[in-house]
Amino acid sequence: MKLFHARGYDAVGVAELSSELGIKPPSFYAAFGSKAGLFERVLQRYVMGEANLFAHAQAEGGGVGAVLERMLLQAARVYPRCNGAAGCLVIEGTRNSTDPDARALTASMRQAGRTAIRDFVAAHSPARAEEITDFAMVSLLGMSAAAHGGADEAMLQTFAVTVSRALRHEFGLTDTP
Amino acid sequence: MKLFHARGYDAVGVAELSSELGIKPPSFYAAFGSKAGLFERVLQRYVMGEANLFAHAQAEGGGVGAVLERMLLQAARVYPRCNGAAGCLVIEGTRNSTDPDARALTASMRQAGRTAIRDFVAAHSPARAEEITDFAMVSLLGMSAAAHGGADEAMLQTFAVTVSRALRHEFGLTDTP
DNA sequence: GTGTTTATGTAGTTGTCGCTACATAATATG
DNA sequence: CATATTATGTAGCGACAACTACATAAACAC
Repeated sequence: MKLFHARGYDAVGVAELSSELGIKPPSFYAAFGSKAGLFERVLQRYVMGEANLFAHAQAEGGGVGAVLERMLLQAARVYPRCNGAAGCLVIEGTRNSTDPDARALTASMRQAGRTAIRDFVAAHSPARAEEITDFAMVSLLGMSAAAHGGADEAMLQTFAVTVSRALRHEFGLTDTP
Repeated sequence: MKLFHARGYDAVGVAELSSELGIKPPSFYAAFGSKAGLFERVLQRYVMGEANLFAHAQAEGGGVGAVLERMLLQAARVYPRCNGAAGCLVIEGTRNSTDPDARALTASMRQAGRTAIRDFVAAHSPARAEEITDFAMVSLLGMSAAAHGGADEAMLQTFAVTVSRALRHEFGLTDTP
């Protein structure tokens, strides 16, 4: 996970992955089937933890405004310091990758994340759910890219706070359900 | 430029570049020196055109609010339809690339772009110039990433308009110098 | 036309990629 | 202890990467 997160799917070879795991390539393939197979398991583990921003933010309850703000603030906390890497593994892991399987894996996870946010937003603000979701998603993409480029937590937090205020102001979001 | 823009620096080989130019690899190296040499020329050409968002926006005059809004709106126009590719070549071209030279090229161009924006902002709003610049840059990063993932102009425009309003509202920006 | 320079194509260099055939070592079963 | 099964390491597969030595072809001055 650390290697994929830091350098992306294509830039990490099976030889390096095997050596990091303390095994040899044949054992690697016996265990994971393929490089994409390990990547899939890595992604599943990744979204089980605190990196699943929306799930964590939603679990604490509140209205659309509060949940989305909590999601963005968590991104500001998590993105700059993930195992020496930075940004979201699902967003950055297969950028410019040549492997269609790996791309499809992350694409479907991004789609699932977006759908979860939109369904939650639509339950409270059905009229402008797509707009609100797009706004939050593009903001997250920007924060992930900025973190990948070396942005620190303070800067991302400022951005998250400002975006959250804009979300409330522009779309009339409330903090209570 | 089209190939680099669509798939990123690493994913495009010299054989493909040569074939697209109608020449063979030896002629390619005689003309450009290396793959990175062509990429550098491609980048220089890229920032000469409408892709240099801030330069274009600044040239039309106005205050910080008007210029930054024009920059974001131009991004919404340009990012989704660049030669079949999408997003900003300087931002997306070397994502997860393994070539240090190519990465350094785009990194220095991003740095130069950021400095240009910050100097302009600082001339009008010195107190919060860094904050304002960061906010605009992260928004641009998000729009580029979204466009790279298939977002259309309408969605990006909505985002740009909302971000521009937030910029004015949060930082008290004016449209006249 | 002759000789010289420049450009091009053929073919191949080295290196790394994901992946695997095969033989050996370790483990479990009778 | 002998046998059957699983796991591991050695070594190398074919494909492709950036890049180039070399011979041939084109363009030029005279």
